Amino acid sequence: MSTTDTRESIMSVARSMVQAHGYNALSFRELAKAVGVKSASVHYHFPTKADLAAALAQRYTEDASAFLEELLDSDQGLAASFAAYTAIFRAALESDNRMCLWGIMAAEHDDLPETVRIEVDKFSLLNVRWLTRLLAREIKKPNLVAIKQKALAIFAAIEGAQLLARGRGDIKVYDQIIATYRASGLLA
Amino acid sequence: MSTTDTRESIMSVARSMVQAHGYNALSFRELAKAVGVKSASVHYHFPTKADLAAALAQRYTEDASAFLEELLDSDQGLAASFAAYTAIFRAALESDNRMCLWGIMAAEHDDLPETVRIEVDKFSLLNVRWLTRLLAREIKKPNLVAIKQKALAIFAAIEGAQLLARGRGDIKVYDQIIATYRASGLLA
DNA sequence: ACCTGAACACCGTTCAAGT
DNA sequence: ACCTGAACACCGTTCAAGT
Repeated sequence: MSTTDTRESIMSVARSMVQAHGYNALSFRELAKAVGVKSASVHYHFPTKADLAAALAQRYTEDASAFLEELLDSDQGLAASFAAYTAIFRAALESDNRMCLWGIMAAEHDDLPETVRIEVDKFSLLNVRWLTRLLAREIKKPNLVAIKQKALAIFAAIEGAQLLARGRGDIKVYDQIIATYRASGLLA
Repeated sequence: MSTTDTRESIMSVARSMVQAHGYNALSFRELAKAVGVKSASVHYHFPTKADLAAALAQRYTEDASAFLEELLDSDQGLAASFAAYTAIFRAALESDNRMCLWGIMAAEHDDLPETVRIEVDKFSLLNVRWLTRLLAREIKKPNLVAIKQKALAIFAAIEGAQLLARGRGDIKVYDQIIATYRASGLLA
């Protein structure tokens, strides 16, 4: 197995573990066992747990950015765009009741090493910026302050929906909450 | 210092620590040091970390229940009741950027010992039930299914607002998001 | 270049021993 | 009844040693 493969295996398995259990609960020994190396080898590729987590968060934001950019380019209507957007967070729950990497690490926010916190924060900034662009596109004379606040509220509400649905272990709870947001006018 | 005092000290300090760092990050040794005993003494009062966390969650739900019951009895209007309700979650942020005990432990939900998870779940059930009663009171012929879904959405949205505001380390973010919920019709 | 065994100070937990 | 020191198997991390 080449270096790149091992490194990629570590990132892939670690990402899945963090989305299930968070940063604190991530164990280098368990991770190493799942990958098939010794924990000291993980340290060879990522000197500290902070280095690994920061790399995970950075990659996660990059992937999200690419996906969202394409979604905006496809130039669908607002309703279809919201549906595609909320489906991303639904997909995490479908994957063994996992969470968005941001959602689970946001709860640990004050414990995260600074390098990790910085990368995690970039994900929420990206999402709010993207939602702002999506909302602004629909309006002739957009009030950017009000739109940015709405974008912030939408992101917060969706993360909250994921948190609650995960706690209940029931993806229908997520769907119901999103539907209620739509009916109340938050997602519109 | 009597037994009760030590036990209460442990619970009080632990609650504060969990609201800041979550279940996984809670250390019996750190907790013991803050209380002024040895970690083995903490185990005398709470045999395992799960026992302590379950007791914390139970107490937290009891306290919330008493407060919410009084709020409902005071029979204020919907707007005032929502204001008082959202202020509870704001207060946690005011206290050194802490979180609602449910919010931070919900992120760790799948890692929690079962006895803890059961107590944590009771908190969300209590809140959704309370919000359902609040909403139903205002309507002559309430559609209970729709109202319960709205209650679920409100709780999720508020927890999400707290999560995001905490990440930003800015309580104004919480206020703005709540205001946006109100403007969109979710909190009404 | 990549991996590992052994050591370090931490952790929750247990238990015999103290008062 | 309440507390503690010492031990256990864990943890992230380091580092000299292997290929």
